[in-house]
Amino acid sequence: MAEGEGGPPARNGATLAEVARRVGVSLNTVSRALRAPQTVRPELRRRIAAAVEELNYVPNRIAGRLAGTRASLVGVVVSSLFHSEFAALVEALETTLLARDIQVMLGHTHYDPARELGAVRALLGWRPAAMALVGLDHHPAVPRLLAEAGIPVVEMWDAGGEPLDSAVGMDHVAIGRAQAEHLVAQGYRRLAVLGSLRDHDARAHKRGRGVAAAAAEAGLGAPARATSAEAGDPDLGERLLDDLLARHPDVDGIACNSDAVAFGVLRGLRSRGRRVPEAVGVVGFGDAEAGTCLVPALTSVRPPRAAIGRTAAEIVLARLEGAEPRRVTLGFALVTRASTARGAANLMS
Amino acid sequence: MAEGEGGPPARNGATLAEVARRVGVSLNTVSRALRAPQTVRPELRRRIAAAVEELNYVPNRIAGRLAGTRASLVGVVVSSLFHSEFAALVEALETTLLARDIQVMLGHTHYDPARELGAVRALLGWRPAAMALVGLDHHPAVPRLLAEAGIPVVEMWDAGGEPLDSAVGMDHVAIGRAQAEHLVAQGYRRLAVLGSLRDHDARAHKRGRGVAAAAAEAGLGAPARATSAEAGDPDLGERLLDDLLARHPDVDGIACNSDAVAFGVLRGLRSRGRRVPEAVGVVGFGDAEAGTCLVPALTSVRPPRAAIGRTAAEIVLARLEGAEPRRVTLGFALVTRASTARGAANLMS
DNA sequence: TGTCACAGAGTGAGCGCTAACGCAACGCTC
DNA sequence: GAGCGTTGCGTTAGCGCTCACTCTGTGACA
Repeated sequence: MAEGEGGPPARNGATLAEVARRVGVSLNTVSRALRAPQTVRPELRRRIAAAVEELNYVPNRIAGRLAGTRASLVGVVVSSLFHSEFAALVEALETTLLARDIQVMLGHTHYDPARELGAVRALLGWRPAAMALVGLDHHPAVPRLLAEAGIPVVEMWDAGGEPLDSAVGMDHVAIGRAQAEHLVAQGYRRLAVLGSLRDHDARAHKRGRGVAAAAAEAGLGAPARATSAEAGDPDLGERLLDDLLARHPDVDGIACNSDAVAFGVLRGLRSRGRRVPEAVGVVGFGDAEAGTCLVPALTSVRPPRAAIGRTAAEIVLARLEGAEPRRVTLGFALVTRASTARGAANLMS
Repeated sequence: MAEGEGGPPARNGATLAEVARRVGVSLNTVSRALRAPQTVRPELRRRIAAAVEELNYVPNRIAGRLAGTRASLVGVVVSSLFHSEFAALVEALETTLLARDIQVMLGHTHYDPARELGAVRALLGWRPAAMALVGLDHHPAVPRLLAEAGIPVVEMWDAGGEPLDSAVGMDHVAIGRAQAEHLVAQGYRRLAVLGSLRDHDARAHKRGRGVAAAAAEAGLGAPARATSAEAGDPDLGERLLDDLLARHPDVDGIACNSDAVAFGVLRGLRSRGRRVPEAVGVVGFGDAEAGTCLVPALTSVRPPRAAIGRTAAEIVLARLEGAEPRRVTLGFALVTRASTARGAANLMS
């Protein structure tokens, strides 16, 4: 298959010119037949389609993009797909855009501003028609680069701040409030906020502020905190719980930054003999499906992942057609389950 | 920002020509300074770098790819990122390739052969230097399209079959055997295979065959089965368990196709009063981190997700440099936990 | 029959870059 | 100091397509 030493083995496929020659029309007629079929006589159109089929012609989008002005590519930057926080979002975004024949090109920040800059720069090299990023907080050089590119930008997941252009996401302060208010309503009084703060995660900070605000309004003391810059997984959750209990042994309501961390908290509380929900209530964020299988099942906040991805795609499409920037705040659901059901411990969602 | 009705708002950034004009050299000297710095005098190189910086020049990879023959793009097709089965794989693949300045372009099949064909076609339109796909089983038109493109192809996840070109993955029959042998070693005798078979998942079939083979070798009857074409999640797991117990009430060892399904099985067994691991043993596939937080913790098979992604990237790079196709089988780990620890129910991993 | 509109097809000029080639200026050998 | 390779840069010809424009033929209408 390799046709030379170190050379690219690819023999490029058929070109528009070859299709045109076969049909006996000009190159441009074939191009039109593919892009705007109604401008070509039906009979000719059929012959062109047959030749395309026969030659296995796949239009070269690289050449198309270089020559044309039409949108065909959107860059998407997420922190990571690993903890599936954004996988559903990306999938919805990609599906919606692909239906309009726009490809998504993905970049990861790996929770590192320097790598975010690298990802943005790499994506801009492909001259995307628009960019979609997770979060409102970026490497300082990113806004300038995006402005320079002069393309629509949609920031996703967080709707609580000033976007560069458009944004779609949730009110993370409201999420924190909802977590805390639910804990308070269930009779928990000594609240704590616990979780991973990778990415200097501004969203997590906002949720923490929401918890604090709700606690203050309920006449409670400031929530205790246990955070870490490590990745949010169950083991971290258990370590943070240790840390928390060492400093605040009487904590009874724990709001977690993520379900992965909450899972570890539940495991830790169990192995330490603290009963959930009787002695301690735990609420997560993310509504991972495994949460329904824990004992007790985890109360959590369900973010509208797919809706955020879909809406981001719609904003991109609208912006490309000249619409004004938009800011969309989507709602979330607090799914109550046994981990906060004090006095009704056998309640299942 | 939008400069016309329906027009593309993007004002393209600086070009090589503008940088060249500013420095007072030819266009191609700038190109060389960026691609092969050692061929340009250091002082000139510095002046060019300064101009690049000043103008915020980002090389146009579209034009570069059209003009040059160098690899710069690899297409990757996965079933879905949603259940994070492949998210870690994609992330590792992308990271390894990006380090060599090769972008990854992603396509989803959504467990639908027709959409796989669509994704492959869409990606080939971008003239990738190589393609990486999940699985060995494709839409019938896909192999022809890929052959026509004449580029290296790496099939991932499954190493048990004839790849189109190269492959890296696991031996899924061996995984099934390992699941079954472990169950048998723990004293379970009436085995069952349970899970989702979306995508007509050939890998899951192979694991099922492995379970059956190991059962036969241990002198046991053929495993009972409960499968569905729905998405594999805990609710499906619970429904399949119902189905299974209705037909085979005495099943005592369940090998699941995925951890998500296994989670539901554990939940279902609990609500039906079947004790795990005393009465029934359960083993999953995937080793989702939440498995350690269940009661009992789930025994599972840990696939080398990141290693598969990395290796796929390395094969791609080697193939692009003229190396021969490769077939790599990576190992897996059976992580034993309480859900199969008969007689040692309080064993934690 | 003239002419005007319009659908349908062709022409030509690039998009921004890479790569093969060309050519001057330099240092080296004999 | 003629011959020769080397270094360093410029020139030129595309890559495969899109888009603005031009041209040709058809039919409606006066």
